[in-house]
Amino acid sequence: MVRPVETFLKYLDSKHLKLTRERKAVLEEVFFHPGHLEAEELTHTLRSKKSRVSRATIYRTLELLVDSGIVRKIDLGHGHSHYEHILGHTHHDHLVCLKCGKVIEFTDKKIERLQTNICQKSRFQEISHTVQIFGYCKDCR
Amino acid sequence: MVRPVETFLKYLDSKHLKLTRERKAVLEEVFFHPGHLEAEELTHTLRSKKSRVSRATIYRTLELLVDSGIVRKIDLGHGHSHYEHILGHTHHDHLVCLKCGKVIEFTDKKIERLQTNICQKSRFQEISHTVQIFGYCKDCR
DNA sequence: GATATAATTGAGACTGAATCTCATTCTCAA
DNA sequence: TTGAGAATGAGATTCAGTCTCAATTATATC
Repeated sequence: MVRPVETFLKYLDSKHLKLTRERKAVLEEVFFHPGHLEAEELTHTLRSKKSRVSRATIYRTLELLVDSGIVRKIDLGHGHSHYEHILGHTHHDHLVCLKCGKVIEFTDKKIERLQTNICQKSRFQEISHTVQIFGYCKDCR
Repeated sequence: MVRPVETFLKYLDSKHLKLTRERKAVLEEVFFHPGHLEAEELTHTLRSKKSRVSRATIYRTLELLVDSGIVRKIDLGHGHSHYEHILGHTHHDHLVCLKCGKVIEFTDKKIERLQTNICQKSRFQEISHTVQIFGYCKDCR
């Protein structure tokens, strides 16, 4: 059982930061949103609900969530960032359809292992990686 | 022997476009620049040489170069695009140092093959892919 | 509960990359 | 040489994301 709020609280405490109404609203929205969301989308969703949170705070909170390992910032080739929650999810990468925009997740342990090998060869300390494959999904090809 | 100008000309012809002084200047600069360059950098380099080309034209030309397969647009996590010439180069991906910004290229046929498998499984038609590994290089770790 | 202090927020200004507009200039085929 | 379409450049515009700063809020302590 994963507890995003607890995880976030622990992170905030370690940095002497506070869990505010706004941060909690962002966290909940991100965590219960399936898939990949955009910051701008988030401002609208939250506004339509009871809790409006300013754009500045949304960006600031997303950064905290990324930092705390709850959320991952990804680039799907749209010229702006997307975010997905990763706490309790296994690592995956993406197939991105250039026509309909659909995003298919995949996991491949072998690729991960080969990447680790490559880093070792260059004495490179991996922090994160992204594998994006762009093309056309089975419905759009 | 690779002939970028010829390749570009062929592409332009096929689209009923013209090889102008400005387009040629951009192509040459990109092609003879080693590694990964930024659009803004390009405006400065070209200005300092004899041939000044407007920002608009530089962006427009880079798009044509990408389209014609001479150049690849890549995201090195800097919040803006980089470009590298790929004509006559074997495909590669990148290790990006988060501290010094160094970019190390690598090629791995096995990873490529595994990616092809993944696409087949989802009946996904691959057009391009990017693999970026972020971390610290041997001098910065 | 009151208070102090440091953290937090929001509005809106700002930045920087990239795109768009449109009047002017250029290219090239006829 | 000329005309039509293509191309260019200056500057306006867009858009994501960041910054500023005055006003507000959370939490620890009294």
